[in-house]
Amino acid sequence: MREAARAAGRSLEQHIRAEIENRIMSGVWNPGDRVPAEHELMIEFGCSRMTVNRALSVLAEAGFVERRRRAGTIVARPRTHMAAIAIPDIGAQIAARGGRYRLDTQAVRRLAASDAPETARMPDDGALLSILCCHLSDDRPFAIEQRLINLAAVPQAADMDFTVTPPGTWLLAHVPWTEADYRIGAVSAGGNAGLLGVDVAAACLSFERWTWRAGETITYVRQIFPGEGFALTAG
Amino acid sequence: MREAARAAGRSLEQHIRAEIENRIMSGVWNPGDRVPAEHELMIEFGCSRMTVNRALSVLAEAGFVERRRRAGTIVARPRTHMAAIAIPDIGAQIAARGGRYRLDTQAVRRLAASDAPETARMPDDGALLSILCCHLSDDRPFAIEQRLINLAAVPQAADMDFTVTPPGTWLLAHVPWTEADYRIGAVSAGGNAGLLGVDVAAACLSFERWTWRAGETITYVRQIFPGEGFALTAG
DNA sequence: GAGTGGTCTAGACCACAAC
DNA sequence: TTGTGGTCTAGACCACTCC
Repeated sequence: MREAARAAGRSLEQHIRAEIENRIMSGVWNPGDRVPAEHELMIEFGCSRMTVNRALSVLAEAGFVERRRRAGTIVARPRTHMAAIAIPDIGAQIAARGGRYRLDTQAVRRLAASDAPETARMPDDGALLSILCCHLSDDRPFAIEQRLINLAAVPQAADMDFTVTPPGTWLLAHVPWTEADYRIGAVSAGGNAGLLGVDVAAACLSFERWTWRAGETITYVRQIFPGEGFALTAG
Repeated sequence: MREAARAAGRSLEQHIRAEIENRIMSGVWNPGDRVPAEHELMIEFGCSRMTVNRALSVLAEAGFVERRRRAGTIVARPRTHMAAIAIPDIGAQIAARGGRYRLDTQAVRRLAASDAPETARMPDDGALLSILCCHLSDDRPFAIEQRLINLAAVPQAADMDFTVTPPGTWLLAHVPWTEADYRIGAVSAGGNAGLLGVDVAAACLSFERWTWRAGETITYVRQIFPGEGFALTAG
């Protein structure tokens, strides 16, 4: 058993996990079915209990099985679909599509926090940096970005030239490991139609992100993508 | 050390993981910094190497650190934002918002696979079930759903009454543990304006999902949500 | 009370890559 | 050559919870 796993270039734990996942995904084991106890799988796979336990723990965390002491392990009933989306930097997105990226910054200005819209969830006082820019792919509008940066949390941002460096790219490199909330919706182009080069009524994807670190608000950003030619995908 | 962790109701491994995550998230350790070797952390936390190893392995999988034999463990440079979206059943979504769910099925018909649109990625031959329905919240349109079901993979679907049972709900219960691709975009209401009760030019969120199991196509679904009043959120 | 999973240990051997 | 992580073992004790 272990030899076969090794030959396939994966660890024994991965082998056990894949095997059980297969039995669930293929319908051999159905939701509600009992999964053999650890000591039984230990015999089936000829390994120690720790190894079986790790495999089952990972499957439980992924939502495939539910485990309860004494009651044992059962195949879970899926309740929702889960999708993990990776949201790359816009420049990287454009490069990945084979486009040539260009930044067109319309405005950079300081703002009192009290003047920020309520929906931005920025702090009550202090200074913010407000940036309006357009991301271009082969000189055609790809997305509009409206951004607020909390200067109390990121004072170095005041000295940056965001007509050259995209603010998102700079923030990712200089304020790493943040937490964030996302909101994805649909809106009409409206006042952004001119910059985006589309009709006022054109459907656009609105992407908002609120970012903080250690409890402190870092930035709020809203990006508007013309509906034709852009979509988020996930697996 | 362990006693403190236990008092907080978490395992020693979780304690170590949280501690290191804190040092990264708060900026004590920055991207590129060396993380102490396992045998050093073993001494700091007064535990065995296995426990430290599990904690670091989880952090590596989550993308917080990168580990290489001999070279050691370093704090990773985040490249993209990752967001996990939970996509619940529409009925559950409406109930969670305090609405009363109702299904309004417009059409259920059989279709030859060859007549399905290319974008649905359905099999080349065989029979499909095509369903057009509207999901209502408090009798107001919440979303339109266009669905194709591969009857070769899910023959029982032919006998279901999808004017009563929402097809998504039934499929989740009867064909559990599928794999899926997702696509989220923005479109104008267009021909769906009447059913949705919005203007033809209204911006709507388009949500598509292609589902398969064990290599076999199960279903394709496209849902259209009026842009005002609906958005996907993720953490 | 007994069977299940949750966690941890001390030690081992191996694989890899930097030196 | 050697320090690092990757993986596994055999055993232990504990915490649940069903009977």
